[in-house]
Amino acid sequence: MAIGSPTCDAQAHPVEMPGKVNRPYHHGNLRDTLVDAALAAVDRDGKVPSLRAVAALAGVSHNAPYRHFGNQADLLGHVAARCFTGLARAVGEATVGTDNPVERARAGLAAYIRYGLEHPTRYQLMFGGTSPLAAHATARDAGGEAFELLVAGARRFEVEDPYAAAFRAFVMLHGAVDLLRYGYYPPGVPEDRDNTIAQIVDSALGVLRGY
Amino acid sequence: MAIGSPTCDAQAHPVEMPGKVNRPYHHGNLRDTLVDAALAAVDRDGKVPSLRAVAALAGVSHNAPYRHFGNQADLLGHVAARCFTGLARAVGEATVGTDNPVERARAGLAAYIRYGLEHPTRYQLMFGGTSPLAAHATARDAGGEAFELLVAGARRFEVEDPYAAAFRAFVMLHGAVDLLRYGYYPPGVPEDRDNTIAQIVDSALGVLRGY
DNA sequence: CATTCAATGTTGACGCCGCCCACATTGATG
DNA sequence: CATCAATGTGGGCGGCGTCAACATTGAATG
Repeated sequence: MAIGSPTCDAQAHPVEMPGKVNRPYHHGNLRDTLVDAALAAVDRDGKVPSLRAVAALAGVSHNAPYRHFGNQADLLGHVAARCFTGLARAVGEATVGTDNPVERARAGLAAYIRYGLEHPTRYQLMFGGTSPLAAHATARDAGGEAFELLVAGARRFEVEDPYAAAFRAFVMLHGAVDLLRYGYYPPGVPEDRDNTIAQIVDSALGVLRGY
Repeated sequence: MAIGSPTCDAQAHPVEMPGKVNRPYHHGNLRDTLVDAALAAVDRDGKVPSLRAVAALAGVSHNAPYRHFGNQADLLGHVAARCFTGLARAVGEATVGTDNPVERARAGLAAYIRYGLEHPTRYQLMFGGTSPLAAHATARDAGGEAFELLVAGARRFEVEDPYAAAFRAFVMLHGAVDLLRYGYYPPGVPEDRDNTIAQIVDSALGVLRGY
């Protein structure tokens, strides 16, 4: 089931039946519907959606979102929070299946980069432009949970400061996603994406283990 | 000398003298003036300027820039190119004074992060949002020159593939700037900026030397 | 059951934006 | 001097985020 799938009776209402009670004035669950619509727009159009576009996609007027969110950044922050949760899940799922700390870490690090490259617009929402992580509480909480997975990985290597080591690995992962999703590759080298990613994962693993 | 300092006779034209030939219809050097104005706006306002704001700052109508640049991204790409040149100069200047490869590299890596944090909006222009590096030829060339400094550093350590090693170090530096400029710091650790940067420089140095 | 009211949705407007068009002005070129 | 391409101007279009005023509703209250 796609994340953007409506959990409310979205298609029960918009139908127009002359003489009947079609499309009640009140939506019922507009808040969640707007976040769903925004995330769907992100994935479909590959760019950060405008507030008006999200409202139109949800079938409401361009001002309805202001009854549920303070402004555009607020709405997008909630979308970003969902993306962080999705990222954490992807990383978590990649690390099951083995108890070998090195293999676990490698799988998790690679999953992070993969998620970022498979969902570049989501990633931009999480870290780009207005930077919800720094400003939006909900997004920050969700991002913190994802970060804890890295810290847990660092702990298995008994490094001196797991938080610092995890942060440096995070720095490497973020830099990789942010550059690769725009198509930057080492010049003078064929654009061997998988090989480049594998090397970066190795470097990040070294950083996570404390060099 | 700051990059944004006008090299043209910017202040000779806009002055108004009643009865005299004040403000000729044709500007004379509007192209450079617009780039100057845009960079000045970037540094002054801390955000990517609108095309109309740049035009107003240069004292021309909101449509004049279209005679010299295809669109807003084109103008900003030329601004980004200047920023890349400034970055390369900052890194280059930091690496003079010693022949010790390790110290040279450390100084250059630290200078990169420092430039990014001291000019966060310039950095956003270089790598954020529309990503001029990927789309704009002038910016790409200037960015390539900066990257070559990293490759030269990698060569001093006789690594197997200097380009790949330089790229991985670049990934680390970029991630550091992009996260730190928004105020992300390892949780559970006091926000010791200098220490965090020093650790990241150490990690990047290790990556540059081939782990 | 009738009233009231806060929650929620709508319409309209303002100012800013990027960009396109038609027109005005200029300096160089024949 | 006539011409013309280059360059700057004003006006306009559609879209944007946001605010203000009004409309509709369901639920609480008497």
